[in-house]
Amino acid sequence: MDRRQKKTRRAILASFRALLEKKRYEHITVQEIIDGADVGRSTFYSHFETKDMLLDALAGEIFQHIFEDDPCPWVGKDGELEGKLSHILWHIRAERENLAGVLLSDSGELFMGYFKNHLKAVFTQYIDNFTQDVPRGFLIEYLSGSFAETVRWWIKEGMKTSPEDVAKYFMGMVNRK
Amino acid sequence: MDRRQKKTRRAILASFRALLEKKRYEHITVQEIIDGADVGRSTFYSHFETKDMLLDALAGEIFQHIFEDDPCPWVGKDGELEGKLSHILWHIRAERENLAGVLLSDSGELFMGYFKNHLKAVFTQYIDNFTQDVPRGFLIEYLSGSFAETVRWWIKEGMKTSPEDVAKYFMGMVNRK
DNA sequence: AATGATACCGAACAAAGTGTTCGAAATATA
DNA sequence: TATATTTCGAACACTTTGTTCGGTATCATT
Repeated sequence: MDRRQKKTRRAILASFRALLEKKRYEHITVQEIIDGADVGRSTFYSHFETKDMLLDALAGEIFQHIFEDDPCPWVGKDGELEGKLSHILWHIRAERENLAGVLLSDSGELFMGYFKNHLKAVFTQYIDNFTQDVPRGFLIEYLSGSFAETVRWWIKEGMKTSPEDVAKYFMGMVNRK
Repeated sequence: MDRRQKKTRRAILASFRALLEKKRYEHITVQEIIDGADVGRSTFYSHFETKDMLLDALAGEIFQHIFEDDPCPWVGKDGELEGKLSHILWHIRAERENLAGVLLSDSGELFMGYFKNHLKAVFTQYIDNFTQDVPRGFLIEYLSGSFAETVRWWIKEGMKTSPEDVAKYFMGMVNRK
């Protein structure tokens, strides 16, 4: 990939992210984005078909890092839900600047939607070892919603709590005795 | 209020709601709304300052009914969280057509935001009788997110489960032994 | 019914935003 | 240096927004 392309793409995404912290997504114009990125109008449209595609690209880029299965310093049992969640929380902390900007913005709910979809996939996969007396569909929606909101609380609090404690709170709520 | 005003307002809201089931909020134009409502352009703007105000009005109208404290056939202990939630669930079922249209739409996350804000107020009020070993702020976010998602699941499933069972599932998840 | 008051219509308007095109200029790669 | 690729920027047609205003329809009252 050409250096110029990478540079331009990064500039556009950065400008877009900065604008998201100031106003709602639907009120952001392409003109503002390219002004912030210092990029020509036609250049923008050669990179992104539409503003929605830019949103998808940004969300994809952020959550891709968080939900990938690469190794991380976290130690714990693999294949179990608690381990997977700790893994994810660790990645989230590594991406805190990026995530905080979008999840706490006025368009936060938009990104919560993306976030919950990723989480649903995770819970769908890991829910087997988690027998319950409630319907499976209910459980997946419940866990995705509560975990996403837990993470947003964590970020809002400035991540004072450790990822381990967050996972503990969450699992404690889910499986309290 | 004049009959004409009520009629026009209802027509606009109905048209808006119908459009929300077809496309995302930000792609809906005022032109489409007034075409669907069969109403003049200036009339629209004499009722709603902007499209965002229309969104607020719709959300307000829907959730107002759900969160009001009027009497309902549900019987249970007042002043307790479980009772309050049953009350809310009962109202939700009464408004199912309205709620399903917006919560399951492509703009669902937008309305989930409104929904969660209302829920936060409820949980903030009722959380006292609910001592936990987790931070209060965390608890409120957690419960709002999980309850909102629970309700969306309920609606998506066609509300086959009874409100009582939904409340049971939810409280069971929150306070399992 | 007649009469004010009020709400609606619809056409026209300026302003702003969208998405495209194209030749010239800048920059990468070999 | 030569060549391919990317960017620039201005111009373009088009859509959407929000306002204005004179004329018309509808309401509540007597």
